[in-house]
Amino acid sequence: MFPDSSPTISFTPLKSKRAFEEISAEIKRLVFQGILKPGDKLPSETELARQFRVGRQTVREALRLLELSGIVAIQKGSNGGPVIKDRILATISSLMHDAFHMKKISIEELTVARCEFEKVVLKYVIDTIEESDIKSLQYNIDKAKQKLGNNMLAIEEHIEFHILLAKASKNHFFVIVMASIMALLRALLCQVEENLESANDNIGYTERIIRSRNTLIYHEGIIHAIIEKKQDEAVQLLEQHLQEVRNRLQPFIK
Amino acid sequence: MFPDSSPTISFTPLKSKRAFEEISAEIKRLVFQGILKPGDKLPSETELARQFRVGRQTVREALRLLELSGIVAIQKGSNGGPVIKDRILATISSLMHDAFHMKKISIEELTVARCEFEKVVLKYVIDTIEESDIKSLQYNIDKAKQKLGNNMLAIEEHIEFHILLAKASKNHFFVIVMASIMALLRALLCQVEENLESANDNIGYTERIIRSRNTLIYHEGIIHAIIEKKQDEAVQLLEQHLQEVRNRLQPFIK
DNA sequence: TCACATTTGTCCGTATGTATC
DNA sequence: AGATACATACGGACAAATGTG
Repeated sequence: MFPDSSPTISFTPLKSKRAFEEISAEIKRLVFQGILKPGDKLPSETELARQFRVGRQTVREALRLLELSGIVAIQKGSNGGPVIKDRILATISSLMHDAFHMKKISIEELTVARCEFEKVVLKYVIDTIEESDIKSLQYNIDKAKQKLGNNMLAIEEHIEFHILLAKASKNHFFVIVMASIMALLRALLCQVEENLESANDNIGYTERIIRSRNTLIYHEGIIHAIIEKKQDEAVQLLEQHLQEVRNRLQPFIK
Repeated sequence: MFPDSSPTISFTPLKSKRAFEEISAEIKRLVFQGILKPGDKLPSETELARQFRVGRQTVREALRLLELSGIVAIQKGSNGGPVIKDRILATISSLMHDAFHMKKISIEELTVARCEFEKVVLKYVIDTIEESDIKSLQYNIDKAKQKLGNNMLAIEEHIEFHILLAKASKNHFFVIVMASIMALLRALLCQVEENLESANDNIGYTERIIRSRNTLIYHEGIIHAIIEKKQDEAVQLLEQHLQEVRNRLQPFIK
């Protein structure tokens, strides 16, 4: 699995990089080249240390880098060890969350960017959407309906809806940015919910159910407009929908 | 996801947190709360290990996490050690770069997304730009001019121009996405340059100088249009400019 | 249920490289 | 140039977790 003799032409600088960085980069390279794929198991730490001719601590620090890059996941115990995984979108979202906490991003900035961004995505989706995308979106709606039928909030489904929309644009960059936005928004909404729960009684819950149903209606309308290729109508619904979300977050913009 | 008796509650794992993760989270918390600020020096590894009552390796792995999160930087030598630093935007761009490799984002997807995104940014910049932003942009132009006067390419300045533009929008989310796009683009351009250098003689260099000068003219035009609040003209120049970039990358779209 | 092997998590001691004074 | 302080790295050891027989 790990080539001992490297016929690579690229001469890596010797001193500037630390050992664990080189090991991390080497494994990344194998993943990017498709030699290692998600699901593949890497050798254990001791075995990696033996093959790379380094100590176990060095391997561990390399694994920390790969773990936080969303490229490998580590499981303990027998039959455990490092496994190639593609969690890179989740890690980007996590870093975005950090950036938000460092006051680099305000709620206002995020909602403005989201609105503009979703309008762009919608413009492309009208042309690029396929039958399979419509099925996914419809399934998402059904799941949300079922939850709301049982008086449960469908927040995860509402978030997923917008990511599915980005996927329908067939542009992976759009998907990455949308996933980041929605991850941030989810974190924000959770904070808002916590504030509400601690301050209000459970009358607020029925209020939230009503809003969740309202969101569902917007989502259904947007799908309908997309299917009928009515871009203006879709954009208008989207703007109304996002305006409501914005108003809901407004009190928390300090 | 799967019909389960339990509602969608994200169960945070209790014991699965490793010691170095808790240490990393604790230091992050101090940074987010403003108790630790960029520039502040953290105790040395041994001292941190003593205070947290853990081994040095545990501290080291915690520092790896914080380093890759763009929250601390580590300096070697005497008077070195971990320092609070805000490099979070750079690390997000770096992860986006990984995502580009993993998700196989095509050049076509990236350029399309970039064009749409820059138009949105431009729309806001017209209203939000301040005197200091214009000064920064003008300084960027001057630097590029000076380099081109010495028959040097001004690629870094050209890239910085667009990031400065995003900063002028006063929306940090725009800055993050723009920085990510430009980081990707820089990597692509370097690949293209390598291909050219290995295939062609240095006649290609004068060709690139000419293109670089051309880019500069576009950038100057865009600034001028922004100052005079002529949005349509600015957008038109931007579209022409990006179309040229796109044509240049066209041969490398597989 | 009970060992047992495997692998990660953690700690310690030691040595080396490196930057600053 | 030497001393100092720190990160970097190695190897050994044991504990904890996890799957298997």
